[in-house]
Amino acid sequence: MPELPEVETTRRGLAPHLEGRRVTGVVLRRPDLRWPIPAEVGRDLPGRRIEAVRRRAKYLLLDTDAGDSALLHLGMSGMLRVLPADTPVGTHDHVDLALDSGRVLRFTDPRRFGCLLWQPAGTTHELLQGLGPEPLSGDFDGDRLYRLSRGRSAPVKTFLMDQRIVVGVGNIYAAESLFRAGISPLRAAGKVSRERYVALAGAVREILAYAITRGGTTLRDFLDPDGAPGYFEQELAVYGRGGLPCPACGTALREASIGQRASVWCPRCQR
DNA sequence: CATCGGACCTGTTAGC
DNA sequence: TGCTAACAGGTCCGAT
Repeated sequence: MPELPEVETTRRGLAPHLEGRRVTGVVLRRPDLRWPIPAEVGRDLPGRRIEAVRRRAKYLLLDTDAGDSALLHLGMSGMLRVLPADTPVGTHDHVDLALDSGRVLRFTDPRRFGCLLWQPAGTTHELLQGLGPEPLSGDFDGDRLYRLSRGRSAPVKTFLMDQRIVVGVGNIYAAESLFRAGISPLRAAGKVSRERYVALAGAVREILAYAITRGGTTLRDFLDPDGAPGYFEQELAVYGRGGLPCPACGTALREASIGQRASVWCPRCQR
């Protein structure tokens, strides 16, 4: 489900419900997510006040008044919603954080590829180290892509989805960005010119920023914390449209697996 | 180091 | 209609 726009949509939906609220209790129904939920979540979080809800890459951080943070990743199927405390619990509702507002923050994740971890005060969690720049920040540009790609033989799509290069770009937005920039996803990263990487960086930035304004992409089940779907799906140019006509030139869109991920592109517009 | 394949887990959909 | 296989928005890990 979640790439940067969906995680950012989640963050924006959560913030007004969480910031300034105190956690009054934690219910762990299934601690065996991608990694076990550490004891601190159940032991230390109750009583803390949440000061900020932040996003780094596809991770969310709930910063507390003690300086520590709960660190969340939604994996492929994770969802966070703020619900009335008496909302019936479903099969995949793994964690509740009860709030002093009387509501609960509920973490739901059928596939359990997501995680809920703990970042002690004054530390940066290991998973957050080594990440590339935020694509919507000034640290990300075509020159960086050009420099880091020299000598690389992997497909440019795989390169773009590497979170050490730039964060937040997953399978949907990689496909859309490459289409907008006119670059074939199969091209070796090391053989894309500086000029074309400048176009790609611009495309990534524009598409992610726009997708956020649409509330992200809902393919099957993404909902923001208030239960609303995203509307960017209606504007996808290539993702999920293999065999259909290219929106720019009408050529049938090609579909193939690249780096184990389904990929779609226009063989005429993208070289 | 870079790259590739496999693994994690469940639900939905395509195909026979 | 029913069963089975393939596939899904992510990313870590080990082998090469």
